[in-house]
Amino acid sequence: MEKIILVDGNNLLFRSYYATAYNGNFMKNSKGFPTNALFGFTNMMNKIIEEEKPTRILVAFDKGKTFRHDKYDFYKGGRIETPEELKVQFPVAKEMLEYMGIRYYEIENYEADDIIGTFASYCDKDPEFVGTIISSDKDLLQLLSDQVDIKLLKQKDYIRYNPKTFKEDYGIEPIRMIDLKALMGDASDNIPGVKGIGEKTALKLLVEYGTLDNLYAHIDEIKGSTHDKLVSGKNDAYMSYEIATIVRDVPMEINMEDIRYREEDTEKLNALYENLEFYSFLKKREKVKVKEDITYEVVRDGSILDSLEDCAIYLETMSSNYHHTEIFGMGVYDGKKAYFVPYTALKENPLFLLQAKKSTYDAKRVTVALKWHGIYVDQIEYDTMIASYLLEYNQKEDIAYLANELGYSIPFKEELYDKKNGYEEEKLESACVAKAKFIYETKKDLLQALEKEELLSLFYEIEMPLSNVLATMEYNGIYVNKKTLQEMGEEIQIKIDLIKGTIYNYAGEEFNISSPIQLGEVLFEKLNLPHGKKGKNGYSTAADVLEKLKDKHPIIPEILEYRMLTKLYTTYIEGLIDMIMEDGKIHTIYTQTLTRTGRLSSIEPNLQNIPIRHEYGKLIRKAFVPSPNSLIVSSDYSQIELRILAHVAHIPQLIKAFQEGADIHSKTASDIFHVEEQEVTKDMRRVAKAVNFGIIYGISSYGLSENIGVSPKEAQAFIDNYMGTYPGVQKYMDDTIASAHQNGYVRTMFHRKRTIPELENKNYMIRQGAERMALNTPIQGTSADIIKKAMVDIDNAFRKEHIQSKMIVQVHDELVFDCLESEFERVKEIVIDCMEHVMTLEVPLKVEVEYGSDWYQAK
DNA sequence: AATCTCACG
DNA sequence: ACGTACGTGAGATTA
Repeated sequence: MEKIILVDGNNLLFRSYYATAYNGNFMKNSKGFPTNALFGFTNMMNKIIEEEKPTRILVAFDKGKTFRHDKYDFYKGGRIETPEELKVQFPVAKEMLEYMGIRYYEIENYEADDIIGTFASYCDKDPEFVGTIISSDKDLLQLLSDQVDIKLLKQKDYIRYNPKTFKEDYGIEPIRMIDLKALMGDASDNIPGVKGIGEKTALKLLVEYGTLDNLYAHIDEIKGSTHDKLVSGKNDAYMSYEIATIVRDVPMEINMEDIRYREEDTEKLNALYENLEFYSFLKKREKVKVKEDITYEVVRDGSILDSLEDCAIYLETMSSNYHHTEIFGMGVYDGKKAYFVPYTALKENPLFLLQAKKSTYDAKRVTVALKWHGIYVDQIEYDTMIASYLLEYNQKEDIAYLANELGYSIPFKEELYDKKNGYEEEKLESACVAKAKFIYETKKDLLQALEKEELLSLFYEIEMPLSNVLATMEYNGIYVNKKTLQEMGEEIQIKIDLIKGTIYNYAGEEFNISSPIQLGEVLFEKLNLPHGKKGKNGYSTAADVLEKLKDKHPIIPEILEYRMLTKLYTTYIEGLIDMIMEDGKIHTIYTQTLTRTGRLSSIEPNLQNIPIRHEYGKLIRKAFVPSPNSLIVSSDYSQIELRILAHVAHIPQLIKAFQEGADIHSKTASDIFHVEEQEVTKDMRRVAKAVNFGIIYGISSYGLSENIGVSPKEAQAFIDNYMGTYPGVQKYMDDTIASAHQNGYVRTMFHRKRTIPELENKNYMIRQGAERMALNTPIQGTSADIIKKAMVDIDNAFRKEHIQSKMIVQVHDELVFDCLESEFERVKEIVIDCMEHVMTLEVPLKVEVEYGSDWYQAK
């Protein structure tokens, strides 16, 4: 038996186009030719070849009706032209297929679907062949047979359907997909269907009556509004049936022989990739890249650089964690001349380049890595990584991604470091220099782009100085008492062993409790507990599912306990102990250029998710201790996100409540339940709190209902009530969404920008998600801006007053200090003052300070 | 390498 | 009718 692959080419190109296109702002090569659809397409084709290893493969395209507008350009507001930027990518895709050794085909007056349908029927007729169709179009499911299956592409991955799995999911035969479409229609395919009939109803009818014909033959048996809809929609239904039916006998001049997978023409393919600037595909092909030869001087004595005034530097570190890394050396470029400074030369002149203004890529890495080696840098005034982050460039840790996107041919990490042979010194040196040159040469353009986007002050006044503040925080680190953790670990071990026994006992067998699959089998098959929704790989055993089963079987609470304890042990006992360095401290790394909202993240280890919500886990914090004669001081913003909401949406009641220092959740409860504040019950407050959170997240009734355990209907009533009480919130949300749709992005109060391409996604669910992002980002992002600025201000104030206490941790709305006892009063004043007066809003910003002999006491 | 689960704001 | 809260990181299991 031979496997053939049938690819829906139009479908692939369209979906990769719309996945990445927004605002006319998408991937192009340096000549301005759009390449975004081709990029996804190339990726997908490579993946298909790799995963399926086909011997025969065909990519089908539409023709005649190729750009039938009604088929693809269906938007909620009406239809738009197929974008020119997409059209021009089609011929290139075909050219690429040719070089890849893959046959493509199109024929007048037929769609890609029909060509695929015809080849599928070849498979059905010839036991020699089995086919796999690749598309995201559910319409093609009608072609399923014993010989033909489908990889139905989803947003991230795919589902594989064969007739059996299809029937399990839909309850009907694959061929009835046509009848289904005839009834329910398909907006994206412009199939009307019967008005008022959706998937649920359509499926129910088909399960009962089998086919469309039979359904109408028994139309009298159907009662109610469904009956009326079916009767008045009969014409539409049969017309839809026609449209939905895929042709299976297209008169084609190609056959199975013509679609054999041939060898690729690597040379031509590479030339094309070069042209498109798809360097990541190129590199996989061991092709020598055209390399710019850079001449540079190897510096043995750092003092020759003392005359430089303005230069770019690139530091090559050997490990990704820069708290313990070897340093290879530094590339330097000042616009005229390039240098390479090997580690030994850096080490001999620890004060080199002191007076020059410097540009970097990842300033924090440079500063901290060098500091561990006793080498000092400052005066870094511009950083490419931060600039490109604010400008939302696709960027990774490896500068090569950004460089290649901006038209610089710079080798990727994988090209420089070979797993087997290590690296070649010379190559690495010249790459360092090339990177420095790239930093230097793109500075002007990126700054200009920042200015155009009104991001310059965010860049210069917040992110750049913050990078330096974070560098110091990371380098300072926090003391963690290993013994405290070890003792707690032993206690947890004992508890775990005990609980394990209990669980095995209830289960009647020993199994791996940490394996969701095995646990699912025990709970839902052996013990027959009511199973919730099943995911792709069986039943969910997540805590919220188990929580609902708590009273059904005594094994459940034990499993929850087990989960909690093993989490504590593996992540927070073992995990943290491993991260304690020789100085007795933990040194995290704050990722400054990762989150889409502007928050920081913390890695290796993550100090932003140390337990606090459960009393037992919170004990971990006892291990986090201050220096001698010092205290742990923690200051956190109270309700900062709700305050921001009250400000930006101008909600008089909320502003007043915050000014009066009220308990905001109780106030909300009193407002939405229409009772006096003294009469607010615990439960009312709990609901109000959930609603408040929901508002910040971009509320949906379903989400709220899941959270507080009521029906979506009741949740909707709470929301309606809330919006009625604070009409300004509704208006704010409407306005934000409208402007997000219009611009394609949202901004924070400090102008930080987040583009949300999903706002234009054809999938309703994804669009809804995008709108929630649009609602949440200005709030979460402004809060991030505020604390970042506060950190910079505190750092300046500490410097000015020669405070020795140190800022050591940031947890989104909280700052933690290692504070000398003698400085406590002053530190407290400075911190509160800086944090509360970062900016003036219509509501006061409130900060609460706590302190103690460890992080547990300070909370 | 992807998925599930769970820790935090 | 759809299938959901926003933003993260890490460890264990499984494919």
